[in-house]
Amino acid sequence: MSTEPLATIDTELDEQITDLLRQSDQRFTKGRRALVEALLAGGQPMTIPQVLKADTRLAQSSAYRNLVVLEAAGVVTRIVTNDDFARYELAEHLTHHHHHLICSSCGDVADFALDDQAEAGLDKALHKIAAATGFTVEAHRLDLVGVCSDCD
Amino acid sequence: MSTEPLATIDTELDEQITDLLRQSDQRFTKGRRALVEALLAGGQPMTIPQVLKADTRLAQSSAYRNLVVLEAAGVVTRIVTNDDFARYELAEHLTHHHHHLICSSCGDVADFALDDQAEAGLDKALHKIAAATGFTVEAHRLDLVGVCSDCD
DNA sequence: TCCGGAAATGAGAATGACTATTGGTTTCAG
DNA sequence: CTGAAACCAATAGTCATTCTCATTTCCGGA
Repeated sequence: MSTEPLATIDTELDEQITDLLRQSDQRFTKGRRALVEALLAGGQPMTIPQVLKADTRLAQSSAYRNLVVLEAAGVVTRIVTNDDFARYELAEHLTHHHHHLICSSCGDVADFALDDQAEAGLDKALHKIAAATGFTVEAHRLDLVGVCSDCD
Repeated sequence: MSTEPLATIDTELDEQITDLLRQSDQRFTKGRRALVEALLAGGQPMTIPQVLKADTRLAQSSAYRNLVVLEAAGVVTRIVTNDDFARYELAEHLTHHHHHLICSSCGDVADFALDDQAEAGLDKALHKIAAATGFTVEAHRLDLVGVCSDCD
């Protein structure tokens, strides 16, 4: 576990992640750092095979286990689509609030953001729903399902 | 495959489903009808174990197979959450446009609808995104993730 | 009504993403 | 330096889902 990182984790991000992990009594180890670097370099939600291919130094078993740890600590988010693999990306509070474009043909996932006004309007409507249902809202998820330009 | 149905499929719905299936060269058989009845009676997205429990006459393998057929025909929708089972519900165009409340604790899924104004605003914003990305949009999906009142 | 082929069914086996276990190594506090 | 805790890699399960195939049901034509 050495040589070139795929992407650089700046000091602030490093501290945030270290802190999140510490709150779960976990360390920010090299293997976990390599996972975060791969996700950072990918720039979009990645399947585990993609992550392993991006950084061949990673062992499958450790990747699975460490992604579970990272998810529990709130560092990464697991995304389930209809295709066979789960995908992971950095958690929103380490990046920014966004949504997903999911290709129904190839399963690929890309990010997009709503403009502030639309996002605010959506938030307001959702709070109304939450209040009416006794549901404690943690997050909202908005996906656009369709066909990406590659598959068209 | 006989005795009491769990719910009644009215004539109009029956014709719509028969038609959708015919477009995929499939028949609306008893087993498939029983599945639709179970989903109708459930009134919310159901896992396959739930469906099998609701109607013990159904064989597991046939349930899986037929739900795939029904989904391909556009009769039901498959919903994937983070819990272990996929869930199915009647397709929107056989019921009405709605969204999902997903409990992050027990995995249960309930339906909700946005008021017309909020839905329209959302639609407009999404069309803008679609136009900007070359993505052909088929549908949008909005989920509220949180803790349901049972798990609280 | 009876037949024949095509499609659907059901029981069980196979698949494959994911998880747990094992056994050995590294890290870190004291 | 030492020992416990955490790590890693390999491998053997686990379990929802899918496949197989022998049997049954459906449906149009004679």
